[in-house]
Amino acid sequence: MPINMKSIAAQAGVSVATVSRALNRPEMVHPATREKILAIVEDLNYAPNRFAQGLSTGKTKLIALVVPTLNNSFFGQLADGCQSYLISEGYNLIIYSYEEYGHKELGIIHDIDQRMIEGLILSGSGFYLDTYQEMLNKIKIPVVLVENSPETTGISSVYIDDVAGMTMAAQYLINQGHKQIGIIAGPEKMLTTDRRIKAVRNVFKDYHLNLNEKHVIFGEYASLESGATALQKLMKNRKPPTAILAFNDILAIGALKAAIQLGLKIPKDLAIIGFDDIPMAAYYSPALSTIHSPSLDLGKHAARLLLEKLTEADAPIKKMLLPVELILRETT
Amino acid sequence: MPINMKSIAAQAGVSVATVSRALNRPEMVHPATREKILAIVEDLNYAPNRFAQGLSTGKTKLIALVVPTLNNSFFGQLADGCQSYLISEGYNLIIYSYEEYGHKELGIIHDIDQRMIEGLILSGSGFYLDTYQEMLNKIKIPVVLVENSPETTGISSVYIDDVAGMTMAAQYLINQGHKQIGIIAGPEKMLTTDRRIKAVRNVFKDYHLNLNEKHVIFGEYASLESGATALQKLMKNRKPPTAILAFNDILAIGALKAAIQLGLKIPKDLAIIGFDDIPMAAYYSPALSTIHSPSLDLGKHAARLLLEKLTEADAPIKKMLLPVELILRETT
DNA sequence: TTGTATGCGTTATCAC
DNA sequence: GTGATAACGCATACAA
Repeated sequence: MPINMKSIAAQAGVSVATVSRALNRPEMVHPATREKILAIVEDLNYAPNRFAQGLSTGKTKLIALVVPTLNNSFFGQLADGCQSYLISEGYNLIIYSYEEYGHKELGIIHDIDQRMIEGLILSGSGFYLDTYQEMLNKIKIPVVLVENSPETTGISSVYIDDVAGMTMAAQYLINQGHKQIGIIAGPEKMLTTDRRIKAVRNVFKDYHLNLNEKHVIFGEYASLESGATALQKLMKNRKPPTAILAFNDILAIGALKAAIQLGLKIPKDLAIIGFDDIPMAAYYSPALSTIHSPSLDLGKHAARLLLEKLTEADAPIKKMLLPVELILRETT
Repeated sequence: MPINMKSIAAQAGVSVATVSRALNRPEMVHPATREKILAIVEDLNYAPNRFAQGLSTGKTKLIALVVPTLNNSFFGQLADGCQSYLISEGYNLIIYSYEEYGHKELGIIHDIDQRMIEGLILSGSGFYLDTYQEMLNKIKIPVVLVENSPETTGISSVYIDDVAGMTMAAQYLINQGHKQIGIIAGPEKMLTTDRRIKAVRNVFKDYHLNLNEKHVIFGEYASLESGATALQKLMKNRKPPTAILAFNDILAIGALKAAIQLGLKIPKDLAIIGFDDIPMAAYYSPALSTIHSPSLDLGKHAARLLLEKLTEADAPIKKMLLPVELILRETT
């Protein structure tokens, strides 16, 4: 016998409607019958079928998180953060890692419709500048952006203050006397890459310094190897950099490894600063100086903002800027 | 106007049943009408509502993956592997990381019922020996175990040959002349921990060596710090180990860092072998010797086995043992 | 080949 | 307070 409302109702000697009310609007049903129903529910460990609920109410309590890959602690933590908040609120999370999805971001939108997903957390700045707005336009459900384009109007977003972070890092290196600073950035057309590189350029301008364009290499955020090859390329310059600003810790560690292999003394010959402060950063040897960004919190706040928009009709658009710290360890 | 079967049917001048058939059993509908319907479907970019489909057919095309945490590349890759296979087959994945779920494994089961999840991939050996079987008993849907208890009967499982891996690693160290070998294991009651430690004991027995019980420390798989503290504890022994066998790369890297901080020369003073071969292992400095386990494949195979059980009525129970390699880098 | 009718498990709108 | 009943969007057995 299936364990559904009908069977509960039968056992309690009431109608399904009453069972439904006992669960959703307890105050509308007589205490005595309510107790009786809830006892049976408890006893049979019954829980309403979410699909039927979804069909009936239009609310599925499903949230999607879009990340580039889970093979990076930063996004892993972000996902864990979203998860823990959403679960506590009775929601479930579907994670799309679009690198495994074959970069078919639009396929994800299709899925969202089919699954009646209620809200979307877009992370990873993996959406490129030119297709980005087009994609957002096709989405009809509430969206929260994480670490993405805060300039986008009409959309709540949570992001870390990477402009402040990059600024601090660049200023620090310059104040340490570095004149040739290599930049290992993410992919060229990505939003965060764009924003961070502008921050660096501004610092250079403030200090009346020139950013050597040959010192800017675009890599892949998820690839240690791309950090390593970037460093090798940088060191081949006629005037090789004496310090590296990497746009995330993966790139930084890749570069660090390559630098060590080249026999460079860290930080004497070459200083390196990363970004994110993944757990491994503190445990690398030498420990990586980096910008700490609170990825777990990032996830929790993103989830919270999204649920606010879902449940409060007139929830305002919010832009949350999470503070960042420059952590100086052994590579500076 | 909602875009559903009814509206498609109206536009095509047919009944909803015909639309449904055109989508699911194309051969049953007249080519002409089929073309007409599919054209409209294409045009409106229509896709059937999965909830309604689920309610009607009982098939939701939802699979759940249970991991301890995503804050570990091993599980991140595993998840990505599952994801990519499932997506290609039209399924979606819900990931439960139970450390964020407050270790309420049974709560997950509840969810599985509510969401009508069709199949379950259990990973991470996070389920402890004593509650494990009890949990499995409560699950009524097909389950595939990943890196878990292959002894469990009646359940397909994919696991890496960690017994072979640990054996190779232990033999290698002994053959190198190490007599005092420290073990940094996972939590004591976990299944993989148990299995791996037995493998090590067997090697010691084969070589007529004694495993000093003071040289066995139980740590946390997800914690770099626990690897570091384990090492510190080990080195305080009257006869400190000259080699370390760590049960995953996180623990190994934590230990490595602590060893370097103690001023030990690697591998002269202390050799270290990890397990998993996460991307960072090759990029650590010194590069970590470890057992390579194909985590992405692990995910794909797990997903494949699960779908086999879901779609083929008499799919046999399979136990897949993925081969493992000992990769000797700079810490041995 | 196509249409009608029923059911899937809920919620919500009515009456009672 | 409670019980029928329609509706949600789709699949399918049965009729035509």
